[in-house]
Amino acid sequence: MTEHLKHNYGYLFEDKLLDEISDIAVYKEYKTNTSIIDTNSYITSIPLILEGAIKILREDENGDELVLYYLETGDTCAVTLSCCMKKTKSKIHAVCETDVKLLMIPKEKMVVWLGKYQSWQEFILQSYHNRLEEFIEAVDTIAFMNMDQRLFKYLKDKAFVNHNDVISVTHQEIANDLHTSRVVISRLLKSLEKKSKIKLQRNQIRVLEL
DNA sequence: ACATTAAGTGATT
DNA sequence: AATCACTTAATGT
Repeated sequence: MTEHLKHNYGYLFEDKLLDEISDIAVYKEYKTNTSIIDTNSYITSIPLILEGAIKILREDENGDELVLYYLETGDTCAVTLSCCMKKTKSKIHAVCETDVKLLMIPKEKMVVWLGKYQSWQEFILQSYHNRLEEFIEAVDTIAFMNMDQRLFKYLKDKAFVNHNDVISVTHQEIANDLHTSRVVISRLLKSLEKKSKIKLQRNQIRVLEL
């Protein structure tokens, strides 16, 4: 675990902080599609992702969802930070896009480290910045892009975080992630295939233009 | 061979 | 772009 930590965060944090992290953090592994954080749950620790990708979704009162962005190796989640600081309920839902390995840092330590280590402070601020940028990108996508553009962006993003241009999903699952209907997705996928941007198979889509 | 699930399509709003 | 109603294709048992 220490090796894993150093590999991903060694260039960011000083040795003393790395030691503290490996002393205190709780190592966890999750399988693809398991839920890490549920909407309305309370959070008491923040994650440092060692491996894999996590899909962040917004959920309405009916349980309908919409993908906002992905967290990857080397990321943490600023929403989680503010959430556990203020003891408010989570406003998002986090699901493993791939198998995930991560470290959970208890919020008490995370606060102490803010004062103790400049590298930690910078890391947290940078993370806030990254999350905001991604959030704005998500808003732009939803507000300004047509469904066909959103779909293609979704496929590219998914291929990217999975490090694989072959995506294993059903049309229905895509429809859920983009908050639309399966029929719409099937039709748009067909037209993307006609434009030679993707190749369709049952339960699989190969993205050709990355 | 049959049932189930995924995907394709025309018509309508 | 959403919904309905239906068809066709692929897959599991």
